[in-house]
Amino acid sequence: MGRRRALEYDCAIRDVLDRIGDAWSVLVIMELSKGPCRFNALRRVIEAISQRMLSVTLRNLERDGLVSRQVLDTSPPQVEYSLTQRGASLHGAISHLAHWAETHQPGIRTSRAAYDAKEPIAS
Amino acid sequence: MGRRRALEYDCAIRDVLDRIGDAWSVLVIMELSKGPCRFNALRRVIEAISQRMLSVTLRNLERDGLVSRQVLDTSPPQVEYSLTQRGASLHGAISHLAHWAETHQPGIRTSRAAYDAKEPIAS
DNA sequence: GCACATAGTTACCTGAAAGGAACCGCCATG
DNA sequence: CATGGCGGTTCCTTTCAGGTAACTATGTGC
Repeated sequence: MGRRRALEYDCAIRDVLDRIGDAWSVLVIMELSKGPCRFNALRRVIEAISQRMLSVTLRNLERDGLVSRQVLDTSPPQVEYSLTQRGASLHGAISHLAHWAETHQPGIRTSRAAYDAKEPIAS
Repeated sequence: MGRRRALEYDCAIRDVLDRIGDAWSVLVIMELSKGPCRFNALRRVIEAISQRMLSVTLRNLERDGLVSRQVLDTSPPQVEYSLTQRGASLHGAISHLAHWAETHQPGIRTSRAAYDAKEPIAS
């Protein structure tokens, strides 16, 4: 996200795009919107995510008050992540965008194909 | 955007986040939502953008059918960019998110400050 | 007492994207 | 005839998000 700091405009939407524009945050939010989940449980459902990136992503989301981290005093101690109210409301906003994406994806794919057809990948 | 190809999930929302999650697309869409604009006019209002990135951004948006590029037959020929209907509808969806961002930004900043205070930057 | 799970952290590496600057042809005005 | 605007492209360099892998510490079960 560092490259965005180069931009000197300070717009609220960039703040949120810097958070959810990355590869994993949306996935994690989507998953947690279904209910609380533990670290390794998340890893298993998201599959492709590395341990490090799940850790980093969760910490960033926690920092922004979008997810909360709760250590259960089971033995061995488990850690449960869940969306905060703010996180849930962000999930709502994302869903809105997701809906747009789904309805327009076919058209976008068509546009891309048409565009790429006009400009063949010159060798 | 290439790094996202590593992810094997193919979700509509990623498609749109790959487009608008970057540094400039949202800015350009925002600006064009006010009305058509020429290349160098865009450069001047966005200021921080480099010629190259404006070029790349516009081409990507055009590829997805979000903006249209129209060469005016003035002399010298000028090029006018404008939002397509699809682009305008994306602008609507983005505004929704922007609204969320604005209402929650203060809270997020507070959360960040609190979080960072707890974990001082260990030297 | 060895292996495995839970929940991470740390160090190192790489590929792709962003930045910078120069260059292009075209036109027009001084 | 050269300087500047227009609308880009090309090349080079740097940055950094994300991947891999190893390591941590605690606890449980075979």
